[in-house]
Amino acid sequence: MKELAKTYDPKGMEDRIYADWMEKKYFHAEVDRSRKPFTIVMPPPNITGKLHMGHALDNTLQDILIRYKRMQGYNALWVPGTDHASISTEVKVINQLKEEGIDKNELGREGFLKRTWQWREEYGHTIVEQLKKIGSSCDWDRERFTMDEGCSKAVQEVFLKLYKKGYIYKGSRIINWCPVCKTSISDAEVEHEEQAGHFWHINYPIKGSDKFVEIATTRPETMLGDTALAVNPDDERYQDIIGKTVILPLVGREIPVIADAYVDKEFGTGVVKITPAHDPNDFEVGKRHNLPEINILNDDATINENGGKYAGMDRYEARKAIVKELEEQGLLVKVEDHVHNVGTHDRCGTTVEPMIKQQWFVKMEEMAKPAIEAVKNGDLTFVPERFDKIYLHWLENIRDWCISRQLWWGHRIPAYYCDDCGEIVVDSEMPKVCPKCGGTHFTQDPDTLDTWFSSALWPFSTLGWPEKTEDLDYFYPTDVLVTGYDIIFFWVIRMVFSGYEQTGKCPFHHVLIHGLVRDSLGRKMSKSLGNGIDPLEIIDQYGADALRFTLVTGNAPGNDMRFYMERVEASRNFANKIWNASRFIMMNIEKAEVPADMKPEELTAADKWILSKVNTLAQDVTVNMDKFELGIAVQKLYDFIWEEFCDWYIEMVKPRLYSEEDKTKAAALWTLKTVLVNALKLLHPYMPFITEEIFRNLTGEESIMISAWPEYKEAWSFAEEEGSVELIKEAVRAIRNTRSSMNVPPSKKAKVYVVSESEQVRAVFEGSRSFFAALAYASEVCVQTDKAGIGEDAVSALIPQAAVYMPFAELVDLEKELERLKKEEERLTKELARVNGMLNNEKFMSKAPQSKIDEEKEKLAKYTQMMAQVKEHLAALAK
RNA sequence: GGGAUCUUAGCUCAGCUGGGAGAGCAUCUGCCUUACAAGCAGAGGGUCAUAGGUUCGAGCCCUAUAGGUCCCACCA
Repeated sequence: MKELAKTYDPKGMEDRIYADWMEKKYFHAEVDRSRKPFTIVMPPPNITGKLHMGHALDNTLQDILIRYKRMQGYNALWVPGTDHASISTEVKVINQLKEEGIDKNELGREGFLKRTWQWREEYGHTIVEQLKKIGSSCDWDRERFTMDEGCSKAVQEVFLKLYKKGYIYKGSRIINWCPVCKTSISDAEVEHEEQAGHFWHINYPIKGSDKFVEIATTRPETMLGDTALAVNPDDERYQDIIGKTVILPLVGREIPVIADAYVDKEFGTGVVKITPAHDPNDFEVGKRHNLPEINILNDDATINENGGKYAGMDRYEARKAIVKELEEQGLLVKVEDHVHNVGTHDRCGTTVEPMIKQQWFVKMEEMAKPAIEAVKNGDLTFVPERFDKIYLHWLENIRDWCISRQLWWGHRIPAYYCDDCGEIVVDSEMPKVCPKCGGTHFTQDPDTLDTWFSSALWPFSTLGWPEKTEDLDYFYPTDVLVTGYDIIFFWVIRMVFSGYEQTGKCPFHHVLIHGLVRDSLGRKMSKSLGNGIDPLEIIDQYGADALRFTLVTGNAPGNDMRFYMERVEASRNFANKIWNASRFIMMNIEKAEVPADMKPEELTAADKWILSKVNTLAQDVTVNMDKFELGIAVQKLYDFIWEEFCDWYIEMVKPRLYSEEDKTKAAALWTLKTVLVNALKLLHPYMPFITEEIFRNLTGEESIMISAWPEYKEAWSFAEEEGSVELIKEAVRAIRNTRSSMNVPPSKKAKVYVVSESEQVRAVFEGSRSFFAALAYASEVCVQTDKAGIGEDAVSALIPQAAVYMPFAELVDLEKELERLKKEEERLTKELARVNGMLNNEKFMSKAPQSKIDEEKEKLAKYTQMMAQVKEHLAALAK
């Protein structure tokens, strides 16, 4: 056995241990039919990413689960990897090129892609290395990338299959367009934010009349694309204008007034300008009424040639110019302040412009069905459950998924157009001959797929799909998916329906959802606020164990948490506590022989007590972890290790260790070691490094991470000893309390009398005399049946089943003692009233479970006995 | 507009199937007791947002109200 360093210092130690784990291939898993698999796939971080607290939390949770299951004997596999993050990466590389004065188009598609692969080689592994720093025990031999060969093959396979099935189609639809990124984006990528804007009321002249129709709009520039006005068919105010023609101001186009139920009579003026090309609702209205669609915008959101003299202006410039001109023409009725929802691109914050474009879509209706069913029939569960509703609501209202992106970095759409006739051929490679016209020249669709298209396949593409691999057969479906609630729509849902569609199975059984890590003020950590805390700095300063512990403590699934230094310090202090306790134990073990095994009869009550405690702890922690209640489990570990083990048990055994002749010393050493080892194992998933370091030095065994998870043992259940030690603890607490209230310093020892008529109680105190004396600062402990030899001025300490006295007359403040006893009497009176109230309640007696009734009866006996003591003491004082 | 969630000690949060309110930090009082001052021993501090209801019993279940946060939604 090696000695531990004098102070806990995670620096160096953690890297050393991690390197050793890697070398020994502990994280690696292979198909092994003799064991049950347990699989997690890591949400692949973006190659553009730097480790932030969200990653740290997400990976800590996964690592806890995987280490736990591994110790339980499962063949645990955690598949890591990274995501190509099409748009983020493309923007990064474009910016890099910009610094060199190069435009992406100059480079051309191939040149750009070459450059991006280089970028990926250079920077794409940063995050992977950072994940190792927090102790992630994933199988790095299986690291994948969404654009590696296998994943790309899976993407192509899925595209072809869905196309053939008619689930992927190309169509001209109104989509969300980002004028800055110059690409279409899906509905999920649009963030709605409330913005203060205006409501412009504009008069449209009615043709052949001197009358006007007043409309209200928040985007006056879109009037350039108006092709109708609409009113509600039931609106009495406007019956006379339905079917009439109005002249579109500034443009002069004649457009009809139509009736459509979409129009809300109560809102605005009750008349809506219809711009089918730039508003999703208007698009629908336009379809219903066969209205022309006039696109007025270029891809960068400047006005195009359809905007006449406004062509070339930016959309907001045009808005100003149009409003000004309307005002000059007297057509602007009024301008109201108006708060409305504006769609923005979640990546760059640019206001999204709805536009009609040819894009590729995934038809969702059919594929959503099994995904909905999965949650309804319990094949898929969310932790916590409330996310069921969010998931179902999204799926039940799902719209077709726009998957084409006008980007270069990503999986290129495997669609080819015949140069001669334009026929679309979807195939794994460029076709030779056009099936329609026999043409031989083709051009591939320039678009790439939404990044999430490939990550949707992640749980099975990483295991070899579409090949029928052993891995896939054995490790799939995976067990748990751990992720934040912010990507349920983007990712979780898409994995579920993709899993069902491609593999016929739900890709995982449970989804453990966690919240956001916020700053100490509860704000989201963000680059712009500069309030992000770097996990690597925390690791450097306090260690990965402390960081991990902080991230799981005091948090329930799905809830956000606040991160602040005081909490990290508390975690580090806990690590330090374990370190020192272990050091103490090892120091003592060194000096003596520790038996390999112990018979129960060789153990003292204290030994049995702590053994029994760690035994139930193992049971409790296991139950909590199986329910994903990691925060609760870790709290129990903390309480047990710090309070029960360190503050009580270690203090209890000290007299035995320090005594030369104590015959139970070996038992104490054995118990110390056994309990510590079990506690370390239970804690290992949470704090892998410190537990490993201590475990190896303490036991000389190879590694804690491949040791067996502690299980509840009937042989370690000692109810009686638990009871007696708890009684002594109560006595110790009572004595300390009494001493403290009278300001007696610990150095002032006092004789302690324990008086009880119960032989059993006396035996308990006799049996634990050595540590009872030490913990109660007693110079001597006298256990007796009556008050013989105890002076009237002795101070009492109150416990059930016995009376405790300490004679230190010169220190006693009678007033204080009286006050203390009065307070105690008051408390007991209340307790007795409560217990009696329950026990005298017929309904309680008839309806409450017997165990509860018995419990209350016991309490009644206990309080009655204590009350008698108080009365006696008070009577004595009165003299 | 719909939905979710929160409101518990000065602060940040736990509280698992309803059965006498917990932790960390902060505060106060003693202690350098041979593992640990990153520590030890004690103490104070809560009408569990409000109002009803169900129940023998409610922080927990139900209803309503107030305030906060978040998500979804096409009101121009």
